[in-house]
Amino acid sequence: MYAEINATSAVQTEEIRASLHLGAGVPAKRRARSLGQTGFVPAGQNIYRQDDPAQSFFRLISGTVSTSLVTENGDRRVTGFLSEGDYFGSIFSDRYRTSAEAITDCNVVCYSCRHLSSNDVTSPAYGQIVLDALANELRVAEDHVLLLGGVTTCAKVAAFLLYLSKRAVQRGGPESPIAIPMTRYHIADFLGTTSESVSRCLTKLKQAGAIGMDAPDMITLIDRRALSEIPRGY
Amino acid sequence: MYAEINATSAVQTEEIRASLHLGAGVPAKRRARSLGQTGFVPAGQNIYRQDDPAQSFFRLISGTVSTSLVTENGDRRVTGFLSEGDYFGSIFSDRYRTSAEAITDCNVVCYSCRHLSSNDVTSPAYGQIVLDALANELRVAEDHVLLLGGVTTCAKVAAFLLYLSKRAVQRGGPESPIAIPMTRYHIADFLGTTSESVSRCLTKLKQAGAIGMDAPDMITLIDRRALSEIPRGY
DNA sequence: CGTCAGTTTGAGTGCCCTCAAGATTAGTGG
DNA sequence: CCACTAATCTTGAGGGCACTCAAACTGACG
Repeated sequence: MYAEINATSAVQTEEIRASLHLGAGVPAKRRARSLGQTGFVPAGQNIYRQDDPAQSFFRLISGTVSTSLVTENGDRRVTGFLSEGDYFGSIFSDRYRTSAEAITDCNVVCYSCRHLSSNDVTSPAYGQIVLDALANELRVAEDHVLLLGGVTTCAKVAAFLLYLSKRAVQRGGPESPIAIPMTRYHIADFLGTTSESVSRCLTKLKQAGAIGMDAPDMITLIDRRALSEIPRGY
Repeated sequence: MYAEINATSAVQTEEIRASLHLGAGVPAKRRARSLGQTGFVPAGQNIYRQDDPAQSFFRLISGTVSTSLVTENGDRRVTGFLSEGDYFGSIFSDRYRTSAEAITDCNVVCYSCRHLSSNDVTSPAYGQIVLDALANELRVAEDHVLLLGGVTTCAKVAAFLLYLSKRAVQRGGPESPIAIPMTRYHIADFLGTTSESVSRCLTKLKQAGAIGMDAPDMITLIDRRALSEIPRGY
């Protein structure tokens, strides 16, 4: 689906390399890349914060990252879960619109977004990365819209599980069982509900035989058809 | 009936070359017109339909367009309301993922997406349009996510009004009063609720003195602070 | 063994969806 | 000018789902 990370090392651009840096919170374990530098982020740490000046965008090599923002009312909204290969961070805006948190230990590639203000998309390699990143963010947002549009909470949760499964398959993994690295709170803030409701729906789906759940963070999809066709009054 | 705006005798390479002298300083609208052809769509007509082969993408010159899709369950979901300057249509996919309907009389610019391999990003003028279009779609989706994430229906409706006002200001219009060209059904399908609930919330906001509503399609924002800080049990 | 974060389950209430009917507006034709 | 129609908007009544508050349970960790 996406080019291998190492594939970008073919093109070298001194100017871009010179402007590279790693955001606050990324430790010193760095290796130079042609268009980006890698960094390690331990679980629970923020990669960048909402409203911080945006200087970089990132690509996830391994692990899971959540992006979220705090509304004026004070409640958190998770805007996306990112996994291997996904781009995140601010590409156009001069400030990060969300906060990015490492849910698990993560390895990331960091790109400078300094050139984007000058509309410089003439560098083939760099322009391709920008396009990929934009298209990636668009896909994340569209997926989110579809999940949020579900009528009942159980329909949202079921659609979320199918979504995670689909993403896992795209990464070359099995469609089931699926790992759930994020907490119920993350899921609730992502789907616009509460952690209790998420838990209740999972229990209901388990009792109905649609899913199996040996551990809270490991779910087996048993009846995919049932998950995609949850009626109104479930 | 639907009107595919096939003024698209395809954007020829000649045209692209001829427009290369247009620098980044040229207003986007001007650049856009140099690469596409204009068309008129009367209110109520479809511009394209979901799942149709995608041949064009569009930029709205005047009027309001809604994009929507029909889910497997059979209910409609409005994915966005577009106004002057907005891009819509499929840029990468080979089929339209949504349907586009003219809510009011519209004038649009039509671009061929035949040339949209990522290599064309190296053409400054055309590449800039593609980037603008992508960024535009991303912004539409992100705005939608924020609106859908609201907890109560009234909070969603209030946020929707603020959103319309913000969009109007961006187009150079007044922040209030705001025209509501779309129906309550459109709004409901956009916010994931029902037309009755939308109507009820508007009435409640009016009685609370937060908004004024002389006509159903013309709303005055009176207390913006109240609109952005609607408590849970409103 | 105690602490703590996360998860699950329970009880009660309120918001919102459903169904229904009335009100308003615009368009049409007598 | 008025009746008629159709579409949209508004308002009302009732019931179910989900949120809130609360407590018990689990597992990790020192």
